[in-house]
Amino acid sequence: MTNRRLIEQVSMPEDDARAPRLTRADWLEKALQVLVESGVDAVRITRLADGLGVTRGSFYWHFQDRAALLDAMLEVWNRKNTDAIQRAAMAGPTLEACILALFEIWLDPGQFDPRLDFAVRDWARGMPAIQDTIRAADQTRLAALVDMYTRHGFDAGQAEIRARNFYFIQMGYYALDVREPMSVRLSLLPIYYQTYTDRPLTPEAEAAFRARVIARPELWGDEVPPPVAPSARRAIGTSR
Amino acid sequence: MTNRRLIEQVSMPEDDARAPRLTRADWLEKALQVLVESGVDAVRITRLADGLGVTRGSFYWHFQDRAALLDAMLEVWNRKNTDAIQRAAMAGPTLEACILALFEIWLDPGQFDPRLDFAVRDWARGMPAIQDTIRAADQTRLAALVDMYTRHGFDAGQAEIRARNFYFIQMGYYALDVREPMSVRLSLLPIYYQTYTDRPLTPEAEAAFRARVIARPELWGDEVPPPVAPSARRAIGTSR
DNA sequence: CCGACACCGTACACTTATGTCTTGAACAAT
DNA sequence: ATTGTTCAAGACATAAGTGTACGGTGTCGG
Repeated sequence: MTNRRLIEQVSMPEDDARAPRLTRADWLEKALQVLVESGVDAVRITRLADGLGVTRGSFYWHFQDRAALLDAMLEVWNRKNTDAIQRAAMAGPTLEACILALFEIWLDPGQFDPRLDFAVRDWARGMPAIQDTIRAADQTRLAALVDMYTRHGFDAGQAEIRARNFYFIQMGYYALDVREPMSVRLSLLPIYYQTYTDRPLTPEAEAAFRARVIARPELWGDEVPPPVAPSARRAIGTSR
Repeated sequence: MTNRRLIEQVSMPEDDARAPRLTRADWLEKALQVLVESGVDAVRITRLADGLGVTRGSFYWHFQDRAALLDAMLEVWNRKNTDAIQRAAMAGPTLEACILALFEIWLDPGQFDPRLDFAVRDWARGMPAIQDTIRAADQTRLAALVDMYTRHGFDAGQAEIRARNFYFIQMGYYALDVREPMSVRLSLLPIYYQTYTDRPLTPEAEAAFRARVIARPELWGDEVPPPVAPSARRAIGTSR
């Protein structure tokens, strides 16, 4: 879990003693896992305790009550996904670099976790306070994308429309919980690049992106990453 | 609730005696309402009974158990939203007519209910059986859109891409739970039409669409629909 | 007018959850 | 050795939910 550091940060890292003894971060991590897999209503202290192999007595030492756990969970979400988009939208000097950086976080649950995002959105159903938090996050994300387009020469109206398209399509993709293999997603890349920018993706940039993704086998799940072509290997990093 | 007829259909309409006595459809309707507002886990027999002003004894006369209620709810969803998309995608002889018909159901929760759609998707979290049902529905919907594009002259590849864009953007829009007033949504219409078809929306068709929507005040919520311009009034129905 | 049916209330047994309090074990520091 | 800190177990009270069994009451057709 690459969330670990962030979770510990939110957990106010009281000395980390990796041991049979649990930390606040252990509970939080487990809670987020259950949130993503089964929704908020499955985040029950009893169930978490069973999953962690302890009794509920432990929980109430680390947290005031269930509400405190939920607050901490929301804070982890709030600092993870939105930050990732903001970072990617400013990832390089060219529009190409930014768009590809966004593509990359969207392939990488370690940076942008769609399941967490939608678990939180569902959680917000009927809870106006959380809805406001989410709306603010969406505004921040869209603003980062609009800014990206304007920085690279699009007028205000175009930037707004393109940012919305970009963000909505990606969220729609996640909403459907589409499960395409990485190879398919990579092959669709130039098409999406074209629709988002009205410009073709240069073969060099595409090859560099491919190489970067291929170099990270953890993104491929069960798939076997293809070998990197020598020409592409030379191109690695050219788009940063 | 315009769901009423469909709900009764699914409920096997044993004589409807609109009365203090409840029918199976009453329970189902209430359950769907709670589902949309608060998620599946809030669909508790006790709470429904309180909301309906009866005791749980009534429920167990109409339904075998909670699982039977949940099955019926899923069936209502399965027959409502997907059907609406299929109908709209074949709504007219021209691409313009079809696209506008889709726009119309997307403004009308009575035909396509996004809150129900997302409540069901949320419900499916961690339940593979329901996930399969949803995936099948998404395939059906996308196939209807692909078919629409191919019928009107797009080649297979283009139709596939455009259908995905169209559907993903709309689902992303719903996923964010954007709440824009109807007037804003209507003003964005030509832009979306352009992105979906690469053709401009003719002013006549736009005026006709506007007029159709203005003629249905129930779609406007708190807003006051603007008056219909005489020129537009003449154009009503020209795009069917 | 009288069953029969349709619908609902009530009571019971069971399960799963929350949160509090008290006790206890492991370990470090003194 | 003793003590304090940190974590976890166990027992308890309370709440909310499920499903079943059974009994009561309107409202029909015959």
